[in-house]
Amino acid sequence: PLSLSHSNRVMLDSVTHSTFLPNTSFCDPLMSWTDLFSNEEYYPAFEHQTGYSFFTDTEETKAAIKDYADSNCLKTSGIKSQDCHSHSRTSLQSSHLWEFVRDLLLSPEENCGILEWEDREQGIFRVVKSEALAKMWGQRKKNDRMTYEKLSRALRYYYKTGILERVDRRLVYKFGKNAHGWQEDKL
DNA sequence: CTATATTTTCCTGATT
DNA sequence: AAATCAGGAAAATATA
Repeated sequence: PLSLSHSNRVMLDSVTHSTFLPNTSFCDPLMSWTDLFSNEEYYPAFEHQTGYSFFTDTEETKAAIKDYADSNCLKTSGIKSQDCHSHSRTSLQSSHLWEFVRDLLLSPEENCGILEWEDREQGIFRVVKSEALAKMWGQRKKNDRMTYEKLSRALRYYYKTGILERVDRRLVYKFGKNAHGWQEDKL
């Protein structure tokens, strides 16, 4: 799975000289956390390090690490701090963008704080990490050029079809009449 | 191959 | 200033 754009990977590689697997994703939407941890092949090499102290301490480096960590649902405090459970696994195989967003919203372990309910009853949600969302969507579509700008254009088209309704707050969307499968009781 | 739906890409301009 | 929002236009992709 591709988890970084080319430019980001170049930036990271130029800065780390580390031995972690370049193509490893820690929050692969197609793979659960249990899979990740039970499979040594996907167990990241730098996980065994005590943090990121082997990186140099420039602002650029920090930004690169943050970007990488965000896109992979990691915190600099360590992967183990993530409270990721293996239950209610969803594969996030949804073919359409709105279904992908919906399923991400419905699966906390893959979500990792990228999306957040604003009003569960009304189906209002907020995009917390726009870049990470775009990367995940790009990963799903095997398109490393995906950006939030382009993703949001696609979301805006949903206003016409009633899949989404407009909410006049930045990064906030609402499921419309033609969106299904997001309601709590209807699960 | 045709047609349609769903993005993706790009763009200009407005808003926060 | 940098992100985000609004849509138009057109290319790309997938599927029936």
